[in-house]
Amino acid sequence: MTGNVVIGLSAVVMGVRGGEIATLTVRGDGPRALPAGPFDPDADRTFELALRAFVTQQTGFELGYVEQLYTFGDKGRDAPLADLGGETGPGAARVVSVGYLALTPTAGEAPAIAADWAPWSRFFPYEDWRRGRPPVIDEAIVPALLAWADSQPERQVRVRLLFALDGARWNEERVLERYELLYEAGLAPEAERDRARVRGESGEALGSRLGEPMAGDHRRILATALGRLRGKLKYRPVVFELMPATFTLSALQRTVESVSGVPLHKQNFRRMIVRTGLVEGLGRLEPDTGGRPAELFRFRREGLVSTSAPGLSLPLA
Amino acid sequence: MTGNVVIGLSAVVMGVRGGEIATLTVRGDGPRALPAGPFDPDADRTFELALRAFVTQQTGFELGYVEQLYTFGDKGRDAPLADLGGETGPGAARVVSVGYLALTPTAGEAPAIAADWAPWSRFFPYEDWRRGRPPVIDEAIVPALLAWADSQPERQVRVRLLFALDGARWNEERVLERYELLYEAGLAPEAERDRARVRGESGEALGSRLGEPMAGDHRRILATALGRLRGKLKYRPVVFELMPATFTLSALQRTVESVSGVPLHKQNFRRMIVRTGLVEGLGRLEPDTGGRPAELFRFRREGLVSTSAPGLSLPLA
DNA sequence: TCAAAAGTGTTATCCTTACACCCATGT
DNA sequence: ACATGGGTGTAAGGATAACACTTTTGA
Repeated sequence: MTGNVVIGLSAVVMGVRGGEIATLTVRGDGPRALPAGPFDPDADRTFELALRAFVTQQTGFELGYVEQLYTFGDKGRDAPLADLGGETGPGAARVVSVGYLALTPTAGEAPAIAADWAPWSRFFPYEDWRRGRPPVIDEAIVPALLAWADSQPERQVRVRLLFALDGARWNEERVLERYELLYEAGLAPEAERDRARVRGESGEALGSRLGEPMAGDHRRILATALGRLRGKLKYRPVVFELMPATFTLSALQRTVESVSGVPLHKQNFRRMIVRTGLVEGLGRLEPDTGGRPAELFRFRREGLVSTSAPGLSLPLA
Repeated sequence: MTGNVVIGLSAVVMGVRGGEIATLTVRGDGPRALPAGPFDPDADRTFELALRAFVTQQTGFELGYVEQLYTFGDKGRDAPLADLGGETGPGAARVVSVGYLALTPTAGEAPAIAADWAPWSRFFPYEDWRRGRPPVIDEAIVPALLAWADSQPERQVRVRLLFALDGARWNEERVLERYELLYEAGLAPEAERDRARVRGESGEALGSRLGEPMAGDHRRILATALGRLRGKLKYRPVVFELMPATFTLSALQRTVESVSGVPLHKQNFRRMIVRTGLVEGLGRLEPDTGGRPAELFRFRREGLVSTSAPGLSLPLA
């Protein structure tokens, strides 16, 4: 007879709060966690319905756009429901976690019940290149990773590629690979916890500068979500799921920049947006800009049926 | 106490056989099935390891490139292991299926054990646009779907968009959405089976022209795989996972066409390939072309580290 | 000699990128 | 007046798509 399996559902709920993209987290005794809950095979008809129900229950939020991310089943990577499923010893239920990405345009407004919004940069500070290459990369991450790589060429190549050394371009989509590299190298506090032994120096000392840890494998799920969203931006008009009904083009640009973590070229961004026809000017103006009032736009949802519904390109500054 | 969950793993193994892309299927009493097996929470450390093991065991094949596709958990959609997990009545284990995509360059050569290769066009004949718009679409699919859509605008829009009516462009990536539309409309034999009741006329009569059904939800997983692969071609150099060590540019083009199901422009395809630098001419010639001998090329795996590893565009003929 | 497939050249067009500049408001 | 952010024009370079054309083999 085979052992038992428990399926845990976790949601990365993203929304804009004060111009910054943030993710919904719940706070307990330990580190922050994503909204998560068990899947009940008797009661729940689909994963997505179960997810929507418990996110609303835990955080007071109604989800809009929802997309499945990945199913994590590795033994030894602390699963998000480990605390719900009992002890992690032999004979305990195996926890498989299905991660979801959800987008909501209402982030700023409604107050969450037992949750609050945390910008993703808290968990991945090195992923924010909007004001140039983050110093922490060359001051802390790269030296530690190269020490770990020792003189193994395969490891060195990964470090150079993922952290844009020697002229390699920063690829903002590879969030998960970077996190996994840090995890493998023991630079994520989660790695030590999962191995249930202390590594000492580097991990603990650097911990905070490399991003706040999360419960279970939640930071891994968050990395998956951020990478997926950064990629999807470029070929599907998903940004608009994060925007209010009307918005200025600058607000749209700030949202895209906040998600992708790179600075964009203002003029070309505008041109690109209007050329796609995804957006419609309303003639009305938004006065509180600090300068000249900006025109308000809305997303042309209908327009998508006729076109091939493309995404956005990222015209780098 | 909650009910039990069983996790089933299914693999869509794709390879080129005689110039056509095909998928590995196993034959039993009923309809064809994908290689599939249960996940043992006690013995299996990761999904991927378990998958590689039982695919080799069932089909004699070693997998190369492997990627997780999606996890299906809907109640009522016949799960692939329903026959392994006992009856589908109340109290039976809930089956959740995790689908994987695997690519192999050795499709043509090694003989499979209890499996054989089937071109995907058997299961999705309307997805092959290489010789123009398939007649079955306008002769059978569209009339049946519009009848089903009745006069519901939302359904009509889906039909028109997905099957390229009224000037909408055929989007070859949306394989899953098209299959799901046919399923919803009762035009896939699987839909009747899942409802355990007979629909009569349309479904049965059209069945074969709209593609051979598969066991469980395997055709859904295959549709997911084909759509994912068609999309991935455009932004990652995955075609080369399907090619032998050396190949001609025509063979490469035929493979891309076979996967994406659309005809490509020969001259521009060649130019695009060489421009990316993904490929290196060997100076040697392949004589058996039927015409002028063609130069042999190889994939520059090394080249990927320096570049941003792009995919291919699809220059339509 | 002809069919079949490989391979080259050229051009119009579109998109991207970059640069320079003007406009409308608040202080 | 001037700082701040909104918004427009234009031109170079590269990629795409479409065209016509030459080359090398086997039958």
